[in-house]
Amino acid sequence: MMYTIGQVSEMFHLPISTLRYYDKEGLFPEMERQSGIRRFSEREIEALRVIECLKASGLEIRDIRQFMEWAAEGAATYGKRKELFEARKRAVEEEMARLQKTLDMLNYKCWYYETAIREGNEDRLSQMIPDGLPPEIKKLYESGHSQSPSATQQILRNSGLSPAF
Amino acid sequence: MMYTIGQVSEMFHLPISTLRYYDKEGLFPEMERQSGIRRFSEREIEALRVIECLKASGLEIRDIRQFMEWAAEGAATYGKRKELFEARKRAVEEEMARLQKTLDMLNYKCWYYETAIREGNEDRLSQMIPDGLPPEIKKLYESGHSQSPSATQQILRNSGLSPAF
DNA sequence: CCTTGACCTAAAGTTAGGTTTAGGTTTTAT
DNA sequence: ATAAAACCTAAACCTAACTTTAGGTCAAGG
Repeated sequence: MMYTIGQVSEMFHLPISTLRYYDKEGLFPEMERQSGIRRFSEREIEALRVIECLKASGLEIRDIRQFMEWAAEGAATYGKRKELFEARKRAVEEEMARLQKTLDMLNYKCWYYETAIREGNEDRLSQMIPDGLPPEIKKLYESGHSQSPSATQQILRNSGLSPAF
Repeated sequence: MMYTIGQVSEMFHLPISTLRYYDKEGLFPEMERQSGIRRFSEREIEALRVIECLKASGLEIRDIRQFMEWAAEGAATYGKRKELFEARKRAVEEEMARLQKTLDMLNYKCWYYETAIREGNEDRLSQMIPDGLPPEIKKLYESGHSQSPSATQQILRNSGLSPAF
């Protein structure tokens, strides 16, 4: 079964211009043409699924091209291809851990504003931070605030009236 | 406690140019200066933590500026600020779900290449897809392949020799 | 005093990942 | 046979988020 660029565009909800761009970047190294017109086979359809997966994993277009070139070389590159997928797995796992910390921070902030709205101001809140926070909330606060600076932790912990948005 | 731009740069492992860029974009609307030199207070340090959180959640700089302007307006904007954090929470949860599907696909591909390497070719694999796959692997395959096209599912399921990378 | 290191601005440059435009060819339906 | 719809290319354009550059100011130590 073969598809035109317009059919593939509808199948994947991708603009035709994007498919042409991917082709120009070498993401379909084996695609056929018929009097100049692209013919997407099942190989290219599965390639597109892999492209979306690798893109979602944070891989850049030029590295996806490299993968597609390996795939075109056949069985000799199984090892390289497997290592690539394993590296992307690690990258995605790291990204998910980062997002979990972000989510902890966001949950903390939601609690913070619920409280601020209930009380009409942040006065009591700013005195609770961080050791007077309810245990559940304190966990979120610490997870969310552990992302970047370590040097400042000590300074800010005991500074009393830290502004907190 | 006040910090210079160089100190903040080290604390957050951010280039000085980035801090100046954030300031130019209005992310520190209340920052003070002393004869032209920026003075970061604890307010700006906490602002930076929030900036990193909102950025990690996928928010653009201009919307972060909006948030910082709301914060500068005081208690009247608690509601807006809470709604922003709730919206970002939803966005991050969706992103994590998307990454989980990506991870399923990557795990499937890792299994695929382990098998291809063990067997020396993809012949048996391409006949297993999708109904002859081991149940655990089939789950990953279906999760990973449910991301984009729905129209193609039926077509590809029964096409026999689909190439699979 | 004077030099050195840290700070400042405005403006131009960079990068990734597309999208748009202009002009032309091919296929499909009447 | 012809007109509309769908395809093609090359090249210019776009956006976000920075980074670099060029030229200047400020503060501390010798």
